[in-house]
Amino acid sequence: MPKTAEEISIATGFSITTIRFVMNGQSEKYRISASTQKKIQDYIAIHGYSLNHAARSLKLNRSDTIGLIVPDLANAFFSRLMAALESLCRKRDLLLLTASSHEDSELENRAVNNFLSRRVDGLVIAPCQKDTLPQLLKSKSRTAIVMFDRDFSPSLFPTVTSDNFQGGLEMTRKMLQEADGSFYFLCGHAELPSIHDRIRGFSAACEEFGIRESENLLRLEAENSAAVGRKLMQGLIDTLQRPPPAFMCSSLLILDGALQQIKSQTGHIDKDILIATFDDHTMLDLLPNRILSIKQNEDALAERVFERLIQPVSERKGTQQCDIVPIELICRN
Amino acid sequence: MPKTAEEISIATGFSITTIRFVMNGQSEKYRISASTQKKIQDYIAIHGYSLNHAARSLKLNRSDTIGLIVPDLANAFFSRLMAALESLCRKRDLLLLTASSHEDSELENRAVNNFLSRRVDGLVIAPCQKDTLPQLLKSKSRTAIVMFDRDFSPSLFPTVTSDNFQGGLEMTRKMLQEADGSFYFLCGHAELPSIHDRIRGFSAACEEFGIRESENLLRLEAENSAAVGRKLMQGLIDTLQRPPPAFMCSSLLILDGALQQIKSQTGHIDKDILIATFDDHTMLDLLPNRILSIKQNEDALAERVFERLIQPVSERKGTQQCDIVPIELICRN
DNA sequence: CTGTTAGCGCGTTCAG
DNA sequence: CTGAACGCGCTAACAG
Repeated sequence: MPKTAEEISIATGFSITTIRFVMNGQSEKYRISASTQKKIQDYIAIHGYSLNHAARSLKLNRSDTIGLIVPDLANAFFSRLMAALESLCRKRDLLLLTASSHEDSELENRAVNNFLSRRVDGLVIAPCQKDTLPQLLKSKSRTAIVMFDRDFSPSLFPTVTSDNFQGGLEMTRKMLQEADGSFYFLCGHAELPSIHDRIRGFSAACEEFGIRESENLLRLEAENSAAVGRKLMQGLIDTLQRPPPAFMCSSLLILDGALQQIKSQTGHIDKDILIATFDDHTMLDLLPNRILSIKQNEDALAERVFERLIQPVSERKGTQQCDIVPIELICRN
Repeated sequence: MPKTAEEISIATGFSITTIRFVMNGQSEKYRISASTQKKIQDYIAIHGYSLNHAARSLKLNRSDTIGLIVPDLANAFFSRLMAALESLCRKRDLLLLTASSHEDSELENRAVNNFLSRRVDGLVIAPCQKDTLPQLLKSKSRTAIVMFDRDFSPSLFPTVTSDNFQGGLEMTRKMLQEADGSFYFLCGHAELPSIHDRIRGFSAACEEFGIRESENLLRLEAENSAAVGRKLMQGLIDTLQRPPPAFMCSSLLILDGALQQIKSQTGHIDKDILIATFDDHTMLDLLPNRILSIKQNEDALAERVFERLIQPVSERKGTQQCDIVPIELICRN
């Protein structure tokens, strides 16, 4: 397969310029005869041609790529978002570059530099830090930058997030309507803006119902993991001397750990326990319990992110810097 | 932030050549004095420098990227594999490019061409076709190519897959030991090599136990989806006039659909139903039922894939072309 | 229709 | 230490 226009030129006998005009669809403009057009196109159709994107990038100062940095590529929420974003990119002939920060500032910075070095046309980040990043991004590049999922203030960049506050509010209200007695909120990685907003919604709902949240709200600062979920539930069971009749979790990982803990300490999961969790998963269908969950709309998030990316520079400052995407409360059983 | 060596040259007063020698660690070789080295390095430390990767690529004919094409980026198996592969790439300063084929040959071909055009150093594909691809890849490029997950024969390229046969064999054996009466295998996308191998394992185990598989094995050619799972289970319930006491699924999606169907037709999922499925998910913890599952080792798969990628061309032909990675049978409750 | 020219930024070599 | 030069392959403008 020829890899340069010159090779085709030599093989077909036409000049490099003519080859280029035909390849770049400028045949009309330069009045290339139909017969030579056909000869050249036939040659390419048979032998193929692989344009060298690096050379094109260098010349045009444009890479036709979008960079995406998320904490964990294997996380279902992020991978769904990535898939949605990739589809949008493909429609515009952009390629998506991905990197995982593993919640590590150092890795995140390296990924940012790498992407900047590759002159991505846009950069999408679910940041794991609030400090280092802004410094780094002062490098006034042409690159459009959008943050998502986590709105570390002050937001120097356009940001797209789910309506975590509304999620917390609605789910907690529903919970309070349905729970017989007290209920509990198991919370991991509480310092995260997204989690913080969920907690705010929770608090607001508690206030509406005249409940003192301090008795119910449990937090754990450290991280978002099943281990944390187990630990939180263990503490709860120790206090109550039995599993809670109703509880909420800040994420699926926490829920997973919490349920594992109930199972391992009591041997089973009582089907009368009322469960609520942020993030949704089809596998929640499998549980017999009443389950409330908050589903984020990854497609809508990706669309908003993409709109911001391709938004002309001139419009950047005038409009709202933060997009809030609606969530959906799902009730099972 | 300076973006060219020339800018640094102008700012520091040293020649471009000197700047380059220092940046590329050839100070010793060309005996650059320690003081100028320090001045230049300090300047870069303060102001930064963003190397233009396109120019480098063009010059070195190397992109420092690996391309990954999978049917669905949002699928948990593929996203875990992607995450593992990304980690391996980062260790070698390679960037992972990703694309989703959505099980569409046309999209797959486009993605391949796109990656070839970007001169990826390696290309990893979970192919959705057996025909078009080999033709396309005859373009004898320098790019290392590895297939994974699906071994469409004849395998023209090194391939890495899980031991699906063994998985089918072990899980079916266990099932036959534990199932009281008959059991059923709900199977989607049966023409896929991976699924085919699972079925072969299933058949082999049936034979060991002297069971005529035709009575048990159910297939549906079309696709792998929850809808197919529902449909298959509906057919089964219609036949038996009740949910099966034991069944196996070819994937989590099929299982999800099957369980949804049981729930919608009978109102609940009997905890005495013995369930088996390919692919594992922590959420299976949540079910009270006895569950067998086959867990693929994404990390090991990624490592094997990566080894093949960086394997010197000279060794390509001599060694085994197909790596089979062990699976793990997991039993819950 | 064709040929020429310039330049994108980097890596490298060669002659000072 | 420095300056000059080349070439990677492509785009784009200009002169025939």
